[in-house]
Amino acid sequence: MAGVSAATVSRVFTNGPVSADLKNKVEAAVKATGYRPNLSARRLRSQHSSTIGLIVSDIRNPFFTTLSRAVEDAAYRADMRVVLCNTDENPAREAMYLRLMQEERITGLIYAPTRTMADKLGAMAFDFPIVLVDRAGPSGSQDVVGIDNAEAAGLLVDHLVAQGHRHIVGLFGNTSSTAIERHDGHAAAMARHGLATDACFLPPMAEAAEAELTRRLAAGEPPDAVMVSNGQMLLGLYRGVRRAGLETPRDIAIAGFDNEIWTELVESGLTVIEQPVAEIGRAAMDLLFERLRTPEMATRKVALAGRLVVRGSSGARGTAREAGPQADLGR
Amino acid sequence: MAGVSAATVSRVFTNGPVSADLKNKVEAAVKATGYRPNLSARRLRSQHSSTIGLIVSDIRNPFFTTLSRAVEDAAYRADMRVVLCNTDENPAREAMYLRLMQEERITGLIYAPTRTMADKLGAMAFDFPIVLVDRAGPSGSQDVVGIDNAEAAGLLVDHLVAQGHRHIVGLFGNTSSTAIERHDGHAAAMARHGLATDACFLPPMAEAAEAELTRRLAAGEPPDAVMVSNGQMLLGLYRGVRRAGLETPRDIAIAGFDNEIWTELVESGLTVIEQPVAEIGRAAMDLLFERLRTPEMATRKVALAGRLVVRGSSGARGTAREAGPQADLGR
DNA sequence: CTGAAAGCGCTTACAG
DNA sequence: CTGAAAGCGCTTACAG
Repeated sequence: MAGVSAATVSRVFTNGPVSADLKNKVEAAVKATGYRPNLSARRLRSQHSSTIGLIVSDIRNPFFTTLSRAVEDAAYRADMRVVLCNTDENPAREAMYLRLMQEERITGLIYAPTRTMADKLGAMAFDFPIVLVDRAGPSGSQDVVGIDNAEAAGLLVDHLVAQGHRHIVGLFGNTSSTAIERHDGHAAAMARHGLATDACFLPPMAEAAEAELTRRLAAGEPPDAVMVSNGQMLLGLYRGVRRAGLETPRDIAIAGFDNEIWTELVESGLTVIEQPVAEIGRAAMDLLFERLRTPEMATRKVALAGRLVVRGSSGARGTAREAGPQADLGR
Repeated sequence: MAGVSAATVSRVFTNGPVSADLKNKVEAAVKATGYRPNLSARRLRSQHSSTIGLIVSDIRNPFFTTLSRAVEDAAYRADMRVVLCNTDENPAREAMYLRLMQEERITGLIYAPTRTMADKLGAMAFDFPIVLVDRAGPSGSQDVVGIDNAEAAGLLVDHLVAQGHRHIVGLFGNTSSTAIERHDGHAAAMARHGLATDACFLPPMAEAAEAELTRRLAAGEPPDAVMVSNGQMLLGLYRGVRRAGLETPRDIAIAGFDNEIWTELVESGLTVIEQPVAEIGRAAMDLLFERLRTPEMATRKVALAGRLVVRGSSGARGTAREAGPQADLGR
């Protein structure tokens, strides 16, 4: 319709060398017809998909929500699409989505694997690079971006001990390497303080954490403090405390990971480790692009710092709620 | 490698008619080579993309987070992918993503447009059906799924009036048709009660709502109650109330839309309209599939019911916090 | 049931 | 700068 060859139209759309004259003709025809190039055809022919895969356990978890937004923004800036998958911590779904990624011929993958899959990843062959986020595989086997989990858990323990707590129970998720690292950090810090460790692994869900707290309260004396390894479990823990009619930190101190919005709004606030989630997403994309440029580069582990946010819930036992530090509403 | 034609391999992958013998050979070869079909090629040749587009303003808004999860689950069940886009309420980004959707040759689109784009949609031609969610275009021009916004806003007003409030300020977003409908419902209900209307439109963000409340408090007497049109604004409103050192409902009553997790955890809870978000997502997918089956079907508007969740924040003025209904932690 | 052949809509050497 | 031709990896009538 523009009276030019398909090759010329293609050059107009890919900013190839075209005379101004023909370019105008093509653009006029494009406007008139509403023509849009077919991305499937382009991908097939050009052999690059300009697509980033993102596999997380559940987009409704605020950590992954924020992460996905950061990944999408970075992809948008690089003129790439992202295909997002939720696995619900189900290894079978993960395997399925990994296959899908191969069928999509994605450029690269950002992935928060379960422990089960993380262990198998090394034995699989993929045609694209993978950067793990939040959760690592066997040491050194994959690029990873996250925080220093053991250190962060230690910060929490140190803080609770400084507030006078001695019996500090740790509840940790049972599906991710991250929860193990946090457990180990908890155990190491307790040992450093000469305190006995009391911890267990649970499904990383609110219900499980609430049930475990309830069980322990029914069994006897409440511990001085309880800390948990993610935002979902912190929610369950908080609900359990309230349902038991206890008050923090008067009757029990609590703390956990993930500075979710509600943690600062509730009573005098909940003490948490804040992760630089958006930065983790950006760093993962950066690392992915670097890996694409330099495939032979040695495997990297990027650990950003977690930040301890002290609020009322972790104060000394016997302290009234009002005596805790005020929730910080000013950020 | 299996000693068969490409056509036969294709038939194995698409469950076409193949003898058990050849099927086994192909499957053995697939296992040995790790072969995966190329989706771009398949889409190009078969002329269907099996892809659903989803365009929302910001995935970090819990409404859209939950919506996207419901859409993805439904897509997964239908063996389709979804491509997700965030527009930040920016019409230029919306236009860009609509172009992308055409280039992807998506099967259908689920879309929460700004008012600006919703008005233009009728004049544009797309090769795929569109179902709007949460926000409608000009009446009858597009399929829509959402709640009855005017009715829901009326529920909130009726409830506040029943609690003895008279001067009920309404703060509404200024980018969506939804906020307009909620405004109109507010105005109509106030009129029904013989009360003067006091409302304004703001950017649908926490900061804007907080600033507006602060401005009004500085200007004179606080109103009896303030209601807002979404979760972000409710957050800003709540922060503003706390920052002003006020207590709900003693000094001021507040209420709003979206039953976000923190609204039930805060003090004695915030009164809200709960939207059946996951159901909205499923209904939108159902409507999309129906439209694909019956393109000539008359345009539909599906309105699900919003549910009034009464909590402490909307009680009578002068009531102490503790006198409000207890927050419901039991769901 | 099976294979040879055509063709989806692009991009990319290649020649001019 | 421009076009004719080949080909990316599939699927799908068509014949057998």
